Amino acid sequence: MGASKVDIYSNEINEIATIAKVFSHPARVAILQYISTQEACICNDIVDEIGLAQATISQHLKVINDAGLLKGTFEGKSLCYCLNVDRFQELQSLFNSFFNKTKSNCC
Amino acid sequence: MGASKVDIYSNEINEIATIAKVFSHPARVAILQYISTQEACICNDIVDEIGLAQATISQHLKVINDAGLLKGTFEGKSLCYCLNVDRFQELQSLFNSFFNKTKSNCC
DNA sequence: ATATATTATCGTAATATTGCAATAATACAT
DNA sequence: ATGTATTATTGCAATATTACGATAATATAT
Repeated sequence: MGASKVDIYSNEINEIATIAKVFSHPARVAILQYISTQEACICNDIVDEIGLAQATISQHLKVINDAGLLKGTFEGKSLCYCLNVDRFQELQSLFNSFFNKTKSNCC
Repeated sequence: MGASKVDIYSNEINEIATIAKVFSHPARVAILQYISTQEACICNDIVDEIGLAQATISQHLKVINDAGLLKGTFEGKSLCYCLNVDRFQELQSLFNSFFNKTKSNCC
């Protein structure tokens, strides 16, 4: 096969896995980190910053966006790829909930 | 292609991605969660608990183990797959560091 | 309207992941 | 030693992911 059997797990478990998948590629981690450090939130600079083709960056941005982590604003003239900090915080909380719950008891 | 360009990223970024990959499959999330709830840390029950073949579970366990998250003990007669809580805590901390650093400033 | 710059999408190739059956390896009994 | 139970490994097949070039779509100028 090759397809994950998503239907045999609980929603909570699938949610954690889906969140983790966003961060499971270094390009996406790098993009998120880079976006956060840019005050001006410049766009195509991501392509220059990271050594990947524009099409590839765009693909990764789509994954990040599908997770609700982008907040594009068009204030003034500059197109802006922003980190949706609220959503980012939400994912962190979900992850921490899983970790805290899981590490409770064993051996 | 299809291979991730690991060499163009910092160690820190690759580390986050590697950690996230462990949690990016629901079977592994389910295994970790299940292990943590079992006081007796039973082994092959994971196969019964989750609806996957033994070979598949073994593969996922290998990924989890490679991340340092398993701590097998053989106290008495019962083989035991335990969660390495210390390592688990360590991964949580690394993840939180990334999140906290990243969400600092933007727009 | 035409050019320029930026981003998204499509098509394609290469590699990775997931899953299982079959089989090997290991441990623990009798 | 032989059988039984448990886990790991091997060898596939199917699907997913990653990456890029080419091209379309969109916006912003001149």
